[in-house]
Amino acid sequence: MRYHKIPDETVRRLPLYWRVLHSLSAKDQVHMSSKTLADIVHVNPWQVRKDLSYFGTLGTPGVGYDVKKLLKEIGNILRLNGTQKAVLVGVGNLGAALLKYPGFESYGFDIIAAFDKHPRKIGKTINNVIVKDVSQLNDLKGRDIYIGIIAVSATSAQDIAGKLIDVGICGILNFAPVYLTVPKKVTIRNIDIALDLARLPYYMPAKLVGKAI
Amino acid sequence: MRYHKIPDETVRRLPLYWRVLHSLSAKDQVHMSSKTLADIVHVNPWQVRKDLSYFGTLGTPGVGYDVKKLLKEIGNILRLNGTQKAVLVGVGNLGAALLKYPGFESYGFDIIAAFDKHPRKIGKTINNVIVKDVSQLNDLKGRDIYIGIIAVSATSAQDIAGKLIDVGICGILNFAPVYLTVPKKVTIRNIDIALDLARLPYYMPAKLVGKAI
DNA sequence: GGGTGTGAAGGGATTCACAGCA
DNA sequence: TGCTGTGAATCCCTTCACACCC
Repeated sequence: MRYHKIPDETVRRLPLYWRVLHSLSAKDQVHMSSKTLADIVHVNPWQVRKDLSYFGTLGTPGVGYDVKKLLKEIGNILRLNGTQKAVLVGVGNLGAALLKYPGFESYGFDIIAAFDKHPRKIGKTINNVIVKDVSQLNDLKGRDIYIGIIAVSATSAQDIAGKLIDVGICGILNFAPVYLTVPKKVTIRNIDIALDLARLPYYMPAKLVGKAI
Repeated sequence: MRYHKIPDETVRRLPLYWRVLHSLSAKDQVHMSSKTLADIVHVNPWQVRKDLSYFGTLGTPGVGYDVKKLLKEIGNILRLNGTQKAVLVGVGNLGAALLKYPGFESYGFDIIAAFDKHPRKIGKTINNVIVKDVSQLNDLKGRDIYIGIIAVSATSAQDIAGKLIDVGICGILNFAPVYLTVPKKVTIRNIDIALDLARLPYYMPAKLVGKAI
């Protein structure tokens, strides 16, 4: 079962594994069992082994996995080895926070350009990135940037997505609460912060919730 | 099949439906078919019908669903009717953006308190909320606040989670990239922004990605 | 005709159990 | 003995097909 169809759920967990391996590697740990990894990310050991088995024989029975080797392997699968350039559109409250967010860098992402349509935002420098007018999005063409982050309003998001695709972007992280229609070759990943909050009360004890102020 | 076990995936979609119904209701639309709703949130009509059927007979054959009635019904299920008070801990870049985030309000959430440990943050007023020192978290006791949002660093998150649970919080939206260990009665929902970005390259055309700068 | 509700079929991911190797 | 790799079983969710109702 080598490199057949990889379950999406497996792909979802790989970045978790990658991050743990990255930190273990930094601590010069050489070997690690599926149980160790599983305990840290809170899944079952056989889940880890099954996930990794899709990509070939990566471990050694009786010993475990070679941390550095596995880190590199998962990095290759996810294409996280080497820096990825990204561009951000929408430097409002959320967008500005994303520009400063340290988590992206830990996976090798580098936001090298930012755009907004509001004159009072344009020209500002945030985290070493100068905010430009959205009309200058065209300048990105041919600069080997394939990842875009959308942090504009729901009403502008579709328009911005189109513009990003025009300049060659084929992977979009979308924070706007709206479904984006894009060509098949473009991958969208949506993060809708409020949606996750909205289903929290459902899982909480009934008596506590819903007491209006 | 009435009120048996509701699939988690169904619960995940309900807030989507709720938001659409909310906006249709504001436009005074009276009826709506499963297809209309399905097209907007981009799922199949039978998926919508199956989801709703878990909660009883909500529609009328030949007509569709009564928008206002369905809105109220889903609101009851998710417990979104009435305002929910919430508290935020960690007023860094991300936390400050969350304090100003308009999306929470549209689901009836109201962040009524914010805390940070850095003296230069304490005392600031953001979006009408005064930032207090984390040591004052105890003041929340008995104030009918059950939802907490954690936007602190990975190293502090577990500690903050414990403190929130001590003052009665039983639902936590966690933005820190770490697994939180909590009592069974407490519900955690994790949002790890970088994780979603990290699996974007996997789904993108291989040739484009990984060209180091 | 138009549209809902639902048992049954189908598909995908998790879990199990164990063979096999260091 | 310790730990991986993996077919088989199980579970959960999606999809289908159609009975039934306005």
